[in-house]
Formats: sequence, C-alpha cells, structure tokens
Amino acid sequence: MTSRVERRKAATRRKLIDAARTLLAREGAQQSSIQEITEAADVGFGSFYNHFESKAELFQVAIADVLEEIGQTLDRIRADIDDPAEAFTLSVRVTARAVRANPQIARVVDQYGLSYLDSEYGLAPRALADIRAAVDAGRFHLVDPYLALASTGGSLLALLHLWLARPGLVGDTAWDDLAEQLLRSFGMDPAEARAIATRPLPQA
Amino acid sequence: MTSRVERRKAATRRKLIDAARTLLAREGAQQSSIQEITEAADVGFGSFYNHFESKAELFQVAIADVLEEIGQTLDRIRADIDDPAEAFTLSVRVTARAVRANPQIARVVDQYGLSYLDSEYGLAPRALADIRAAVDAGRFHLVDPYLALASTGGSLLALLHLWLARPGLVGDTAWDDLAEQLLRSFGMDPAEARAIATRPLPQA
DNA sequence: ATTATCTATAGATCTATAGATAATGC
DNA sequence: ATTATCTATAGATCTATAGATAATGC
Repeated sequence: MTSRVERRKAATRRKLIDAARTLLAREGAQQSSIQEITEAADVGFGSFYNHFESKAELFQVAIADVLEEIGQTLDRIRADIDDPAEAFTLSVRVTARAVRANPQIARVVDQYGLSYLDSEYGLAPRALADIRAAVDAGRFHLVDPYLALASTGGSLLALLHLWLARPGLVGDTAWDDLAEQLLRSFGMDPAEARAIATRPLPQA
Repeated sequence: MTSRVERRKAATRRKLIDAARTLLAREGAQQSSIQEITEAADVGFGSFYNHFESKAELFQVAIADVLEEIGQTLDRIRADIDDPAEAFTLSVRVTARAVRANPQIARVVDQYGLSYLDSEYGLAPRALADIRAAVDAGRFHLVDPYLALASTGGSLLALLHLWLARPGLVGDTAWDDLAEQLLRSFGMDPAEARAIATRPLPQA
C-alpha cells in the first residue's frame, strides 16, 4: 500500500537526495549547512530530520544513489552478454560514457569513486565478478583479481579526473584505448583486445 | 639572515603543518576546527592567523608538503639513473614503499592524491616527464602520455586504497607486479619489463 | 623597540528540537 | 485523528580580531 502520505514523504526524501547530489558535484560539499541543503531542495528546514539524522548520512545515501544509478544502467546493458570479458569491456566503456554525458555524475564519481572501490555495492563488485568469471572462463590470464580491479577502477577514475581538470588533454579515443590496454594487460591477445574494445555499443 | 625570531616563527609554522598532516590522515579533516588544529600543534589559537588565512589554506599547504616529501625522496634516489624507463619504474616502486612504510603519508595520499594528478608539483609532473623521455628514447611505445599517466597514478592510488581498506586483499608482490604490468602496457618487451621491475632497489 | 605568540571574547554561524500548521485517512 | 512538513529559536559551536604578554634585537 503506497498512500498519498507515503508518496509525499518519498518525494521529500528524493528532493533532499537530489539537492545533495547537486551539492556533492561542487567541491567541499560536506561543508554546506543543512539550511543550504533544505533550501536547494525547496523543503522546510525541519523536514531534514524526518529523513536523515545528519548531513553525513544524507551525503552517504546520495553518493550510493549515484553509483547505483550507473550500476543499474550497466546491468540493463549487459543483460544478454555471455562472455564475461565482453561484459567487463562493455562496462568500462559504458561507465566512461555515462560520466562524460552527465557532469553531475562525473564530478561525484571523481571525488568519491575511489572510496567505493572496496564497497559491496556500486561498480567495484560488478567489475570484480566479471574479472573472476573471465579468469575462470580462460579469457583473462592474471594472478591477482584485486590488482586487476585496482588497475581498472584506478585508471578510469584518474582519466576522468584529468578530463574534468583539463578537458583538452584527454582525447575522445582515450577511454576506449584504456579499455583495450586493460584487456591486453589482463593477458588477452592484442588483436582480440582491439576487436572487443572497438565493438559498436548497444543503444542506451 | 635567519634570526632566532625567524626560526621561532618557522617552527610554529611547521608545528601547524605537522598537526594538519596528522589530522588529514583521519577522515573528514576539513571539519576539524581551528581550535583543534592549534591544540594538536600545541600553539596558541591566535597564532594560526599569523601564518594562514584559513583552514583551507593550511590544509592545501600540508598536502603539498606530503607530496613534496615523497618527490624529494624520488629525486634523490633517481639522481644517477640515465634510462627514463628505469627511472619511471623505480619511482613507482619507491612511491609504493614510501606509502607502505608511513601510515600517515599513506592516508593523505589515499584521500587527496587523485586531486593532484593534474598539478604542477608533486609526483604527477615527474611521472609525466619520465614517460615522455622514455617515449623519446624509444623505450616506451605509446600514443598518449596522459593516458599513461592516468594508468600509472590511478592504479597505484587504487591499489593503495584497497590495501588501506582491506590489508589482507593486497599481497606483498602486488606493487612490483603493478609496475611490471604498466611497463608491458607501455609497449615494453615482457622479459625486459620483468627484469626492470624486479631489479634490487637502492638503499633509501 | 619590535615582532610573534597567546588569551579572551564579540558576533556570526549552525545544529537540533519544540510546537504550530497543513495534508491526508477514515 | 494521524502524520509529515514547516517556522522559530535556544544553545552550542566556530571564526576572526583586539589587546595583553613574552621573546628577541639593538
């Protein structure tokens, strides 16, 4: 049963999360006051405490919200792909496109992504599962899946950061080139790495 | 002329920077009050304003201080190495050891390192110079030096983060393995990559 | 005499809550 | 009648500065 009261409550909560996402895209968001947040959300000051116990809690939820949004997109796009190496590659390339297409998401991922590399939700566990499956399937030949996870997440985040800080330095092809380079360093044949990393993307 | 007054002033400044470094190693350091900082530094509250205009300024200086400390170590160690590919590899491996040996430095680099990937000082410009020199010398074969910089800095930071968050997941060899993997993805022959990445380190 | 450090505090936030108001359910 | 939202505010910070104190230079 989702009554009008419940829907109104959910709407207020969403407004707060969306405002938090907007603020998180700026630098030093943690310093914004609760008043700034509720004003940005166009919600009464006291309503904040109906939903969250503290700023920190709201911001945590808002970051998770961003990461889950990308994660959902990935799950949809990879639904009918069998080869884990392809699923992995597609995930990297689609994530790159998702952040490039949305400045808010880009800035949140840039600032907080690294902290979620060891998280149970978001993008890291999906990437780790792909890597392990690809190793089991004989598609990747590597010793340490966590090293592979670090290479993948770290270089993607670093490229994102460079691109945000100095857009001119990062060419359009760099993102797919990175995917290809990762495949090669995971022991894949160069020709096949190139083939997979340049495959046309499904329509989002 | 460095009078006693000047030395005393410099000492107070250093105490503030060291206190800031300690706080930066915790999470949410930006939220510590100036009073906390001056207490940690064992310095009168008002002295803060003799040296810095704001918390943000002090923290910026303190982060730069950490990065320059590593940078100086690198410059010393690489002083008599001619091959830029070797200098690069040595830098990666020594940086890894520097952060592993010092938890404070590790935590500061973990939290703020990515932001300095596009900075003019610290480690990034040194890495970029090495990469370019190695390309010019025909040691690396790669198209985009910034992609190489992102791979290097990003995967190193990501590995550091994983290691801090879940020490058990990251084996002792992962760091040198990463250096070797980077060399291979920069177009170096696998055998030579291995040789360079396993070379004994000079005594620090 | 000069200059940095220190103590004390005014004024400006900012958080958390209490109580009033508005919206919905029955 | 119930429950969420909103407004107003008490109390707790926190910053920035003024003026006193201490250390050094000459």
